[in-house]
Amino acid sequence: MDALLKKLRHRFSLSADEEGLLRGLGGEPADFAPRQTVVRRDELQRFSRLLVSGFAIRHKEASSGERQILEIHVPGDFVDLHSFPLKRLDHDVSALSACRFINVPHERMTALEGAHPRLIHILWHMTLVDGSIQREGMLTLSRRTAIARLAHIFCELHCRLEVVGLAENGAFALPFNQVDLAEFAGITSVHTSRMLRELREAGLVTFKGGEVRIHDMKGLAQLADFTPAYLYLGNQPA
Amino acid sequence: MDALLKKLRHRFSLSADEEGLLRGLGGEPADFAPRQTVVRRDELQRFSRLLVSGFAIRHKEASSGERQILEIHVPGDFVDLHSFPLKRLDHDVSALSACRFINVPHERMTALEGAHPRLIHILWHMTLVDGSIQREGMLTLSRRTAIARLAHIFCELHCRLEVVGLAENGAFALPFNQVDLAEFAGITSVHTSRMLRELREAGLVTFKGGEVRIHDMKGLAQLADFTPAYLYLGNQPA
DNA sequence: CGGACTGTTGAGAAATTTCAATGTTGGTGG
DNA sequence: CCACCAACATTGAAATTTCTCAACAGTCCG
Repeated sequence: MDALLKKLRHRFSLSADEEGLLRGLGGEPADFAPRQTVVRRDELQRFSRLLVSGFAIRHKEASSGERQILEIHVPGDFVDLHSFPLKRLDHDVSALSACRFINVPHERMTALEGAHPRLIHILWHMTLVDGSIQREGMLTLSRRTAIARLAHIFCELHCRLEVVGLAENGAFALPFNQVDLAEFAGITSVHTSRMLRELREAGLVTFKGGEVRIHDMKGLAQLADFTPAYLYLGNQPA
Repeated sequence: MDALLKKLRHRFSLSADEEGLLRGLGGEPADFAPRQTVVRRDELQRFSRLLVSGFAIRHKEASSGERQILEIHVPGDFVDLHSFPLKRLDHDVSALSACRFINVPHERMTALEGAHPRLIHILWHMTLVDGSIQREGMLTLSRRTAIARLAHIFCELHCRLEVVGLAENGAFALPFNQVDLAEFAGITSVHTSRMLRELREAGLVTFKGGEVRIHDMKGLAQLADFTPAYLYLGNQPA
């Protein structure tokens, strides 16, 4: 919950009242084991889940059975806030590592709709930032080479984790194996292995044992064609 | 405006009051010539634009200068409804053909926030359907072959245009050239040309002179791996 | 110690791109 | 009415990136 507020403070100025209301949204905590499915597509949802620890993914698969990871969620992210208006999702959400979520009942958000429109506005905003991240993902998947895709993933995650205090000196935990990374980058795992080697040998990043260490941020960002504007982290006018 | 309501009626039941309020949102109309930029990324927005006639696109480019079309908008779509919460966009919006928009001032939506939360909920929902379409786009760009990408584009547009009464018997106008189509499918224009020929020779679709004719809907949908659930067109519980 | 999962490497195959040339169309001005 | 031009589409052949298949190595854990 603190991670959420940390992130939001990058975007909005929140009154003590508003922070209180946001904290008050949280209901039951729920724990999931690694690889467990958290939300199944097409199923009716009665609450949305705020990720408080661990990493979760949204993913979708083609009829061939190939899976595409659409977005990685880090603590402070609502993994399925969009299930509040949409009611059912078009994709699955899974825990990647052990995850703890806080469930926010949709009726509490409904109560907010009349009473605290600014908070609803902020929730809406959050869902749109996910959209923006996914649009950047489209660009990555279609217009960047395999090595740039991996570089871009590392840059983005570094940025997003830093905001919530989970990255230091360009290093952060990432509980992925190379198959996961491949499913996110839209390439095969063997090609991922080769490209990770190139990144390592170029002195840009190392990814080993679920940990990423960025050695040359500037070089990596350049290779990745990474510009963080799409993350909407600068403070905005309310 | 009627196109918008037509589309919304597929998703929600609207009272006469609510339809009236939605109609009342519309302000100035604005016309754009083919290829003109409608919204430039990073610029502050004071209103959102509802497309009433013509086709518009959202697009983004990589530093290499290669452009990716993220979504095609058809009449009845709000092309930048997300600029209401986000204030500035992460991508550009352009007219593809001659387009007419209705500008909806953000202050009118703000007024709705306290007074008519259900309408805000519906607007929020609309932005999330765009998100869903873009997620399907990610799957298309990463996991489908060039020919399936084109097939998928035709299937989706057919569906979306039918809802607003702009497709009949599997035929509809699409003011694209092969370069545009290639920039949407994430492939080169020469490969697009070759794959269009294959689609034609397989008796599935023809695309000629800005018009699409689907000859074998079932076969096309199968090749495309197209399932329209992600368009959220079925009527939903309020 | 054995087994399961994960990562690495090599070699050939496939899809798509690139480059370059040619064809087609529709409009415009002489 | 024709000649020409620009934009768009098509085709061929070679190059490139990524994939596939297959083998093998490393590591963790019971």
